[in-house]
Amino acid sequence: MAIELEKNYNPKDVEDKIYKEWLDSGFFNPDNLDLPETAPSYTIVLPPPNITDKLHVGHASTLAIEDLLIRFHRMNGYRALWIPGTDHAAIATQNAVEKKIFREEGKTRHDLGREVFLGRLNDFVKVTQATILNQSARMGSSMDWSRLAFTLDEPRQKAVQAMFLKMYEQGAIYRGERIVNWCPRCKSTLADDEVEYKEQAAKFYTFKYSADFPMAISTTRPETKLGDTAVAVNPKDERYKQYIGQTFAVDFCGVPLNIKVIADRNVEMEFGTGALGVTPAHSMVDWQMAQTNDLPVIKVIDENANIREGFGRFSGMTAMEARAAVVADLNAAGLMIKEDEIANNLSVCYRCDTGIEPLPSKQWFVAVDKPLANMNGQSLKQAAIAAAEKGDIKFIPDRFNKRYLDWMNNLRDWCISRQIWFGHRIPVWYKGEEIYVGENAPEGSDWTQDPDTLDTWFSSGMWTFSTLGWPDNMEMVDGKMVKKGDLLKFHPTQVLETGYEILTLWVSRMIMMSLFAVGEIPFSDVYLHGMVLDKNGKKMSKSKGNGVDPLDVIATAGADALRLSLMVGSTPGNDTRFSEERLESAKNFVNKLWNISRYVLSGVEDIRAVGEINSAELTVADAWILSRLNKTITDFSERITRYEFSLAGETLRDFTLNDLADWYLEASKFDNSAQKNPVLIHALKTILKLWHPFMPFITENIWSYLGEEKMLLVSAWPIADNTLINDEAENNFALVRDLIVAIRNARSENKIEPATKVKALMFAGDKTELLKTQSAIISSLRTGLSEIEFVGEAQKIADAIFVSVAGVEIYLLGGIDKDKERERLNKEKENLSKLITNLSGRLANEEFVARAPEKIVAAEKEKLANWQSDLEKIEEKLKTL
RNA sequence: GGGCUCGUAGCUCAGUUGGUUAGAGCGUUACAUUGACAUUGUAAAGGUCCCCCGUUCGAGUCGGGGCGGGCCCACCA
Repeated sequence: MAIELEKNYNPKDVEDKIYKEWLDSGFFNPDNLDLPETAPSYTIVLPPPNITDKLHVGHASTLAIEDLLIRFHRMNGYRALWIPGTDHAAIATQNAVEKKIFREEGKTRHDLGREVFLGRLNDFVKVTQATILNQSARMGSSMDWSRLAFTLDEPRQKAVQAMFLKMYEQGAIYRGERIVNWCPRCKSTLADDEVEYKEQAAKFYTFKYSADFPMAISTTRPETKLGDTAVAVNPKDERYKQYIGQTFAVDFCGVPLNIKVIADRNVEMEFGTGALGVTPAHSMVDWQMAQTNDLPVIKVIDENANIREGFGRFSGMTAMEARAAVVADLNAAGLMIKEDEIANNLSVCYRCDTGIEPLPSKQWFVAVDKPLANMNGQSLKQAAIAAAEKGDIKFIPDRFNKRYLDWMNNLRDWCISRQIWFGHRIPVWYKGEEIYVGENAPEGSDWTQDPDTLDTWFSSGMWTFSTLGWPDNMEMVDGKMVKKGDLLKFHPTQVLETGYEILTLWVSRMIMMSLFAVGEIPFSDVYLHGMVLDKNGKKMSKSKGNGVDPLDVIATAGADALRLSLMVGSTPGNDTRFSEERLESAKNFVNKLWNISRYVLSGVEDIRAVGEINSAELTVADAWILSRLNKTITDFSERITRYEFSLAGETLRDFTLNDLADWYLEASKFDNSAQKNPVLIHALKTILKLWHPFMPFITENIWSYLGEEKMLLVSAWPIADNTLINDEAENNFALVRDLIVAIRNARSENKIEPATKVKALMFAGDKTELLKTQSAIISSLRTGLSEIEFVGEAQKIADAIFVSVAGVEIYLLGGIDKDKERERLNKEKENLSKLITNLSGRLANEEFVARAPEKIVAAEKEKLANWQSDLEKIEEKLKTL
């Protein structure tokens, strides 16, 4: 019985079965790999997708790339570990669920209460999580499911609490004040990305605080000016220079203020009056100025957007009422200079459209500039910058190195408290002014826990080591904390592969937190992929409904085709569009690989009976394909190592299609025992291995017919045999191939017909198909090139066609159209003359000859000689026509 | 406003340190093909490498300026 593959490849039938076999093998877990103790580790932690929603093809791209790296390294003998997981994505998830509950039941989270609401969240999480894990598996991801993690599961909660405590003890975490975006209607803080901007018409008032204050200021919010403590001017501004540093006591609408004039180079002289009233408590920028200039902070507005106590008759008014009252007072006192209508960008709540009130409030921070004892006196920022500058961490593509450093250099303390319920509860307890940091409340009553939770990036920043058993896998040995267990084996990880859009949000935090907690970098390479856009070049998003579910694609094209289409034609750091055309092309290729295998195996009775390659008996075609194969192995492997996945895929596709399938396989058809050809079997096995990281399912499936003991998943990566690199064979083969093409074209245009000795060999029999002709020529290579007389007596015959292939002239007989042939030759002559003129010019240039590398000059000279000889031949031929 | 990035064939994109006549996939056209192939094969047509200036013997590639997309950040007091 010959090996018989089904006529059509049907991914649906195969993929689930194969995936189960992989799972059963246990090899996704590197502990089960049969490796020497010294085998190096290769670890990737999956950027945990948000459990807000199911995966789209962007995630599929992440999975495809990481699986490629993992499979490649596993086959190369590494202890390859890929840790899967999901992210609780605090704000995003809470919002999604809140919205859903409100839509379906008309209830807010406050209606439900903290416990009930969190319960509902967990229900939601379980559902999406299951979907995500299923999607990941269907992509063929060879992740170690036994190490599955969730940023909010128990081990991670433990790690987060330990981290918070450690940072607090080292002084890397502190409590301070900061301006937050407060929605007076929702009674809630908003993250920056929850603030929306709405353009609206506004009044821009220009006035003086009091008659004796030396300058006027402008604002759209006069009521907040009750809390001004300074006026900022540009240090270069000649009008105000003299006042810088002075403090003025003024009476502003009956409220006494002390206004200091400060210099700030961000103040634009041309805008308004060039003087800016500084209200530290109610503006982000003003708060910053207050910090740098050590200004007092006066809170004017409370959490209900009303004016606080202590502001005379304004107290108790709403902000809007107070604005009108202040304006009226200013007008009455003659202090108002003008009112302009301007278009203003108002910050509003994304949920209810209410105007945001920036308010100061108590928050927890990570201090990024503070020298830390456990980091040899370096700050988090310094250590994280040094890691990139020293080259311990490399970015791919490297332009992101600059973006990372820019971000880090401008980094300010990181506010980690969030006023939401879903997430890691801040492990801090209060009793009056007392503060206790720890997992559980201390002894005694009246301790209440901080109601806030931690920024989601705090837990995901710990991802490389929290997934590897930190803090339990740290132990004290000889007075030093050292790693053990998984943490010792797999940390630092090798590569972090993620989208460039979270370079700053996530990657920078991982680096800082790993340096702090483990004392080492979290990864050495950061590979940043672009976004997968829809076919119109738009970002995929749930609201636009243009997201593509990988499962839908897999259902029609298979996971292999999806993976291939995502990896070929996209480069690191650049966005790619997901298109049907590319998918179609990938799908065709998968099918092609199937058919190649089907053909190769079709005549094989017993694969083990096919002998070894005998290098003494190689035909020119054999030598050619082996040479090409070995070059491809090296080229392909190197490109993967350099993260050039697209180029790697193209290289191998070119080999598979253009060399193996279109020529070597065609040539082999001439020989009935071709399928038993050990070279062919060897080539097939090798490309299956090479393709495996790109297309794991189909390759593993075909592999299963080959009678191998090991699964392809864990078989050894091919090593190029450089003794088989044979440029002469390649040249000879190229010559014949070009000749065949030329003959075929000539024949299809009815320019030649079987006549001469040469053609008798080429067209064995007058009605023989061209394909067979091709095979005949190639097969003749088995006995050596010399037996084909490429230059025949045809040369002397008037209406022969002249073909020049790789420097060998060939004349073919035929009833040709002389006019057309003359036209063709003239055109060629013209092109050639132009090229010769250009090149002669260049070679005549003394500077070129003197300065260009010798190799280039020599090559150019040779080229010129070839062209000139070609030209002569054409002219000769033209004479005979 | 600041930073980064992209602009190459009809479309989607490659192009490694400057060095043959700038490439691929899809699409188009021609021819061939029913024994591995939901086809496939062979070829052809199609490009002022966004524009200008510069550096260089030589620029798609390096520098400056401009135009037009995209992303991130900061925001209009």
